[in-house]
Amino acid sequence: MNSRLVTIKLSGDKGTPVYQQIKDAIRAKMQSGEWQAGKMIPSENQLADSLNASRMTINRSLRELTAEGLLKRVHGLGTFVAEPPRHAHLVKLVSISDEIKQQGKQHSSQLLSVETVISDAELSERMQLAEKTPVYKVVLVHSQDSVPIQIEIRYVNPELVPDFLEVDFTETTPAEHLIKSIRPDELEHIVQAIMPSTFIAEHLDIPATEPCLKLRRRTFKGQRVVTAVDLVYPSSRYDLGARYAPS
Amino acid sequence: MNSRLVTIKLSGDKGTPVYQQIKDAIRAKMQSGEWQAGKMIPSENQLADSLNASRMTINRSLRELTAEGLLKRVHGLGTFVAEPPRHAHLVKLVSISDEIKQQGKQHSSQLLSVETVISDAELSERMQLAEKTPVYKVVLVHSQDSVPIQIEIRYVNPELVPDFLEVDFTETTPAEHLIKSIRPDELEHIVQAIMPSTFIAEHLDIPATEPCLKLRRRTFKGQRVVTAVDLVYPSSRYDLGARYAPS
DNA sequence: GAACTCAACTTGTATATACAAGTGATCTGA
DNA sequence: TCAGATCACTTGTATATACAAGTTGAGTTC
Repeated sequence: MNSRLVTIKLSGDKGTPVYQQIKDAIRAKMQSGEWQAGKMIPSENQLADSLNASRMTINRSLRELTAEGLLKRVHGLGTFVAEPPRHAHLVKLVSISDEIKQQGKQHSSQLLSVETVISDAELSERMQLAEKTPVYKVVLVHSQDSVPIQIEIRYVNPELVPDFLEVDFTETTPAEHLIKSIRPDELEHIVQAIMPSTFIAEHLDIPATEPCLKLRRRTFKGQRVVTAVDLVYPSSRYDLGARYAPS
Repeated sequence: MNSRLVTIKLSGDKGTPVYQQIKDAIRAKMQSGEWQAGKMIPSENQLADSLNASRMTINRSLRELTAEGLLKRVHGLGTFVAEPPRHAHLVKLVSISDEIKQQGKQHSSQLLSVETVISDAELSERMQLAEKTPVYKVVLVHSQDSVPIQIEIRYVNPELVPDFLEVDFTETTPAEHLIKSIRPDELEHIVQAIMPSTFIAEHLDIPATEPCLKLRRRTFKGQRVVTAVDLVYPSSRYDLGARYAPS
């Protein structure tokens, strides 16, 4: 009788559904590292017993987490923590911190610089601004469980986001702030394969011989460019991906 | 008494779950244009009655279709057909020959190999097939005005496309044939930056030091993989891009 | 007419129950 | 020893039932 109790605690939050609390609790287990990839988690019946929920409710939680790619279920065998599939959504407008947290990992970012630059010809073209006008620029490194995973080089239109430099980027990421404050209505991106510059290789902690993905993105409000950003990923650590129905 | 019967027909296919048949039937309604975007669809109770299924089963179908973005539900009001998201390019299922011709260039392709391979563990996983089953494989080089621009390494599910090897690939590309013969309803892709293998570098006529984009794509019909393909582009000659409205 | 109540719908969640079917270990018999 | 049956587990699906909660429109009252 090895029926050690399952040590899961629900938030008990009135107002959030039970199946959601269960999902959150399981995500937390994975995030904390207590449930590593490959581990078999308690069965539906065990969870139902120890959480005082019906098996159908447990089933819904596990089924949804499986659809989200966090769990893997084998008929007749059990439920296991999935290998994290390391890809980012190409299509959705999500901030990298959300994406990392979704996978049960820890996100952190380091602000490398904040400044106002005067646009040259190329940047003016890209931002659709007159030449030699001021543009805000920030550079950050994003890490997943302390491993650098993305460099963000972002330019922001000061006319549309005048308060941008006052944001505390230790609290929120630039992308989060921009999505929240300006609701962009159009999005453009281009993907390229590049060799990293020494600056990038250094901050991503990769050899200069390792290819990187560069996601060059612009978001628009009306016809005007809100922000233009280069997101550089080391290919060994992250892919970009998407799944959807074709038109 | 405006209780016109709901004219939905299930496949009745023993072996596929009822909730899945219902999802397929609803997708078909939308695909045929009978249920346009914005239309309110029958309520759970109406569907349950006319399909002889329990409301919980209907609920599961509708909930999953909502998660997939095909439906929109409003508490207390009803269920509606969602607006189709418009995305482009990276997102659309277009064959490279169309894309090249679109730009007013000349497309040509060279067939490097056609064969039947026996799936190993990795390929089986990717194709969602049992291990050590036969899979069709073709390799081509696509050129734009005689400059090689893409290598296509494609695997095809023989169960779903048994006639694949009989197609004349000097006439049509594999992608064209697959889009036309099987109308896939789901698409997944992952973008990576890679260094080319010597095989790839040779056929793309690039130095082995030039990074490439690898677009790894799978298309689905129902829940089954129709085809899995790697498309490798030399970064100096081609970018991938898209522009659309965020959700 | 305006405000309020209420009934009739909708979706959202939670439960108990049932059976099918896959997996792996153990037992059984030749 | 080996092959097969059986059992104890697992997930997968389907159902009936129940109540909560949001929305709308019809009816009532002032």
